[in-house]
Amino acid sequence: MPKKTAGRKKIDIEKIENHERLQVAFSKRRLGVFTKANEIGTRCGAQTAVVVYSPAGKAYSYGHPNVETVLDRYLNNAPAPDDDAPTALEAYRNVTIHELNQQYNDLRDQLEAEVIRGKMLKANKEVAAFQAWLNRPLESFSLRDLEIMQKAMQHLKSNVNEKLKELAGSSSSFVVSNLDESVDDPSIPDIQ
Amino acid sequence: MPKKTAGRKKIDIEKIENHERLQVAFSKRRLGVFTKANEIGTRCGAQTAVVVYSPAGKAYSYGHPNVETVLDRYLNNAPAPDDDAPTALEAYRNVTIHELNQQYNDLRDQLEAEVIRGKMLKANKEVAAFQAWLNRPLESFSLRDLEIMQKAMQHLKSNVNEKLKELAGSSSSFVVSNLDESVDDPSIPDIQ
DNA sequence: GTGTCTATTTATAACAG
DNA sequence: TCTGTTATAAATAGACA
Repeated sequence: MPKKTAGRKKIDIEKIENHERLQVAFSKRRLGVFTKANEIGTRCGAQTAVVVYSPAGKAYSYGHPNVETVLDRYLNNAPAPDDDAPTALEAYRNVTIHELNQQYNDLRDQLEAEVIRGKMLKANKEVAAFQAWLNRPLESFSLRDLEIMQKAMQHLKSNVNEKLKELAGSSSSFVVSNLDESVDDPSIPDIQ
Repeated sequence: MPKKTAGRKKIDIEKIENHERLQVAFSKRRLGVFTKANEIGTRCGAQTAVVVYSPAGKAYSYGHPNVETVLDRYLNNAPAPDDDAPTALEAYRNVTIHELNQQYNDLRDQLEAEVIRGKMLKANKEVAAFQAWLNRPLESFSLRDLEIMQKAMQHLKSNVNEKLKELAGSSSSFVVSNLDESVDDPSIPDIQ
């Protein structure tokens, strides 16, 4: 019996140039992705959101239980995907506004010391630049946000402390007392 | 020759109850979905964004070319294909990542210019540290992160300004030129 | 949590209508 | 453009490491 079709062929995952083929492949694979998203959703109880743009620019989306719920969750919390999210969030559950304020105050004091010593003289422009950049409205906080803030603050603090340590030779009184020796890696876990 | 394994079995797409099995299945299928998203991306030139939450609440995401770009496009431009408008995300409609990106780039350029001119002197280390932190690929920031950083630094700003104001009497050169007179309430919204 | 090994089920490239 | 067929490439359930 003669073969009716050539059947599936092995392909490399590279851009399809032929427009017709691409259209067909896109349509089928779009369903394929959505199917997979649905399966991991129902089978594993996972929330999923998938957004796909066709080359023509048309948007398709699928979500379990629905796109908006998942994206809202993602955008509001935005935990790093490959991070140890549950534990990381757990760790920051007790980070209060007061702790942040404390860190902030420490930082401010350090900056004050710098200013008093006239070391901020040339930095005014940069600070102004930051001010301009930062001078925008904001809404609310999430746990993750606090985490990031805290890390940023810690990094700032560590650098300032470093700076102060250098200066310690002339006047040790400037070194911050509660200096945290084991400052975290300032880098934030990458997304994806 | 005896069969080494039972091989794949047909399954119904329904919730896995056994925790261990679920964990394994989730891990595998997660990669499967991402692979499919990648394939339709490269092969069909389609932009894709996938967000998956594990049952434990851990977030994983994949995007082609990257998650933020696609989600931004989706949230800002495209209404949901089948569903009604994502009212829950209404708030994000007016914030584009491009805006933040622009600001980020402007800031970075300014800081770089300063460095090149040798104007970043000793006392400017804090700013440099922050610059380093900021001067990472934008993908590693979430939209939310940028917003938050901005808020965080507003507190810094206000206090630095305060400090500079105090010093203004003795030496006006310390006062930042574009000092914002109406500094925001520095209190941070409470968590929980 | 990941990696490996199979047997098997699924997904899909090339066609065809 | 969309849908269906078929031969074959890929994904993966289950068991184990």
